[in-house]
Order: sequence, then C-alpha cells, then structure tokens
Amino acid sequence: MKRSDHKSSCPINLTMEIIGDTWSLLIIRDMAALGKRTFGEFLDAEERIGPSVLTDRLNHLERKGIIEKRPSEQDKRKFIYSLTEKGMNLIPIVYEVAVWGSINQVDSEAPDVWYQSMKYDKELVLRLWREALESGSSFYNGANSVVTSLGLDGIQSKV
Amino acid sequence: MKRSDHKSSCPINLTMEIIGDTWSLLIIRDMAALGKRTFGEFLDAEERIGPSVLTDRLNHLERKGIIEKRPSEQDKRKFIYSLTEKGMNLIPIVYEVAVWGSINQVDSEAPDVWYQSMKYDKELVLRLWREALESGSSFYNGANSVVTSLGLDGIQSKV
DNA sequence: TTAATTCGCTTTGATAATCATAGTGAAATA
DNA sequence: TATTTCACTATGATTATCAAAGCGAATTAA
Repeated sequence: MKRSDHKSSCPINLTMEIIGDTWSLLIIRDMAALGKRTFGEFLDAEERIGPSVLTDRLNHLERKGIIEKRPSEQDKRKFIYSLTEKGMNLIPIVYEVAVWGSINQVDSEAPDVWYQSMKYDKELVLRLWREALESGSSFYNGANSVVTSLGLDGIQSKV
Repeated sequence: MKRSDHKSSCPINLTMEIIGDTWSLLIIRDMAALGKRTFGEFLDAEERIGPSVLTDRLNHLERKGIIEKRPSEQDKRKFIYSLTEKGMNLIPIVYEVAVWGSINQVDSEAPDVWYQSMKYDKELVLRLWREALESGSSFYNGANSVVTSLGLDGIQSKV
C-alpha cells in the first residue's frame, strides 16, 4: 500500500498514519520539549536515528503539514525546522504519551522537572507549553519554557 | 535491534516502542471504542489487518501487559481478549489521538456521537469511558457506554 | 452421523521499510 | 589554503509487512 492511500477515514487511523512509527513522535518531542531545530540536532538524539531515516521522516512530516523547513540565515548550509500550528496541536498527544510512560513503564527515566510538572493541572501545563512554543521556547529550554513558567528552574535536573 | 532492547529510557520512547506502529492503537481502539474481543472481530476491522500481523500485534500487546487473553467458555475455539489496567490507562492517548485527527485531518470521518462527545468536558468523557470499560462496556456499545451515559443514544450515527 | 462451515491461527513467498555505514558537495572555519 | 562541519545520499544487508492459502480443532447444518 502506498503511503498516499488511507486504510480508513477513522480519525485515529489517519493520525496513526502520520505519527504511528518509531521516530516521528521522537522528532516532535525533540522540537517541542528540547527546542531542537536542525538536522544535526535531531541526529544527535539519544535514540540514534540514522540520517536516511531522519531525512525520510522529516520529509514525511513536512508533507503532512506537521513541520516547516526554511533556510538558516546565519549558516547557509543549514535548514531550520519548526512545528506548524497543526504540529503544535500534537502537544496534548505527546503529553499523554509521556504521562503514560512515566506512570506505566517502571524503567522510564526523565528529568526531575518533568515529574514535578506532572503534579500541576494538566490544562495549565498544556497552555504553558503552547505559549512556550509560540514564543520560540520549548518545554525545557528558552526564556518562556514551561520549566521557567512553573518556577521549576532551581530543581536539579537528574538525567 | 531486537524488540526487547530499548533505544532509550525516555517515557515517550518507551511508550512508542509499544504503540508506535500502524496497528496497535487500532486494535486498542477496537477494544475500547467498539467493544471487540475476539480474533475474528479484530480481523473484520475496516482497515483490513492480515491474520499474521494481527497475531504478532496481539502477542506483542500481551507481552507488554496491555491486553490479556483467556479461553472463551461458550466456544472452545475462541479466545477473549481484554484490556488490562495498564491498557485502560492508554485511553487518554487514544482520546487525544482521536481529537487531533478529528480537528486536523479534513478527511476524517467518525460517528456523529463522537463529534457530539467532543463538546463535553474532556475529564468527564475520560471518566465515563473508564467506567464503561470497567463494567464491560465500551465507548459506543454496551449498557454503560459513554454514548449512553452522555444521553447521546438517540443521535443518528452517520458513520 | 456425516458434511460443511467457522474459528484462531501458521505458513509462504513477495514486497517494502529500516538499518548501519560510507560517502558527497557546499559552506564555514582555522 | 586546508580542514572541518553541515545536510543530506547511496548502498547493501537485515527485518518488517503484506496478501493469500492452508490447517486442525470445534461448531453447526443436513
């Protein structure tokens, strides 16, 4: 089956046809949580994605309208990838996936501030996360990060 | 890389190593939303999963503690699959995935009652869905379905 | 009681995705 | 000018996915 076809029009199926693979949500995580923006930064991920797979996944996400690509002005070799509105709308999914893993997978490990943030109201954290992204920050990094907004800056970040 | 290894301990990665494929979340959808419980019912899904892939995915989900399998008492050829506690905890993810697809994928189609339910408070719907599953119902079907609890029974279900 | 059907899978053999590794050419840096 | 960095491509091996056919046990129909 070609990727352009659809197995069904079920919204769950259509969504999983976009993010239902090993890497897509990890790339979105790197953008939304860590503020990564270039090919090399994604390549550096802990999970060790290969360059050909990364190229394929970035093209896929761009074609699906989840991310955008523009040339860097500082370094003409680079491109800057960023989340579109449609991509930012995936944050609630990323959040629930992270919460499920944190609670249901005993061997999961994340920065302490993540577990701290889980104690706050879900809608508050999602609103702050959205605001962080819209101002060029991410969950962990940047002037308007969720960590900063929640006043968790001082927490020791184990991992 | 063998499936038993982990690319990282990130909760998002660990979760996607379980549900990050084309079929797993569709099987969980069939259980949680439609109340499906047997191999043949899963095979009948709109998305046309093949029997060998279905076998593989069911074994995978069982090994990961998401579903359980027990012999049917009525028909000794059959097995009854059901969601574990850990599996029911995936409902918020399924819900957010369905919401994202409904809003961001123009060509998505779901029963009218699904769109009706999206107008209600998120936490209410998730609580009702959990209660439905715990009493043997599902989102759409059964005496304690979410549809029934929200009083949406009369709505025409244009699939 | 026998024959046909249903059920939960397996098997098979082809196609497609994924993988690690090694480049490549352009741009930046030393 | 030489080296390094950057975003990717190319390659060839391994693995996953696929549709289709087949199988034995259990159930149903004649």
